[in-house]
Amino acid sequence: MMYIISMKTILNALAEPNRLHIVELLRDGPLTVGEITDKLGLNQPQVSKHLRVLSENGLVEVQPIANRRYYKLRSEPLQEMDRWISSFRQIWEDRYDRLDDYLQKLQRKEKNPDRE
Amino acid sequence: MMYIISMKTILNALAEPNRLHIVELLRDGPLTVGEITDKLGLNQPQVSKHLRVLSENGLVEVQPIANRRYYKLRSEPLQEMDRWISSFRQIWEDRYDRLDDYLQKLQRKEKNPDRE
DNA sequence: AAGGAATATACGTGTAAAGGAATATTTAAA
DNA sequence: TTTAAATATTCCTTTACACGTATATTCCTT
Repeated sequence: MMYIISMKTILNALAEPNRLHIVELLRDGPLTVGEITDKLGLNQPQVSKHLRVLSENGLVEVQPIANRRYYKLRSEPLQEMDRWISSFRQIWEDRYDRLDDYLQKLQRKEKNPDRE
Repeated sequence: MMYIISMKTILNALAEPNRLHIVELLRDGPLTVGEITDKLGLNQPQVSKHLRVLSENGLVEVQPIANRRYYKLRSEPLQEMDRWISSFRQIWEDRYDRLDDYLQKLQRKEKNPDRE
């Protein structure tokens, strides 16, 4: 099974609050549908449906054991998210604030074109 | 203006593909509504509406200069995303695969309870 | 083989939200 | 002070999707 792990699909899967919650639960290890259902306080069908979406988007994978199905996180989308967010890391460092200064100066100039 | 920068609100804002695109455009610096409109190929009202959502969820901030409004990224939500994804970093290292092995072994045991 | 867990699917309903088009608002420019 | 550019807002329509309930499926247990 091949997944398209773009930021778009990842975000689409995680945007639903219950699905985000599921992913956070799975951070501590695989869980069965029943266990997730208990922890979330939802109906079982909704949980299965959310897990389906997470599965289709490559966020989780299943491991059937007897009657149960253990869902566990897949690492690829998490790594993809990490790469994506890394590409913004410069923003909370220096470069960006200088652009801010630039705009401030531009604003002063436009209000007082004579000055400077 | 105070924002609630939870993962929930961030994901909600970013889940819409055009908004994701806008954020990626702003990675290279502030842009006006008109510039974003051109680059996205959308109608201006939709862009304004998406920017409103991004703004309300604390993803961007505005800086009016003359007629234009420069939108720029805010660093807080990006840092929050970074923190969140960091809490999963263990997953793409060792620990998790051992749990996987454990389940595999469990499965073999259940199918052949006699065998060791 | 029958009954019962655990899980998945189907169907109907309600709601949130995205897009289009028109219009309002703000600020600059003439 | 009127006009034009840039942006925001409103209203309407449509679509996507989350939920609930019921039912199907799968696999174990006896």
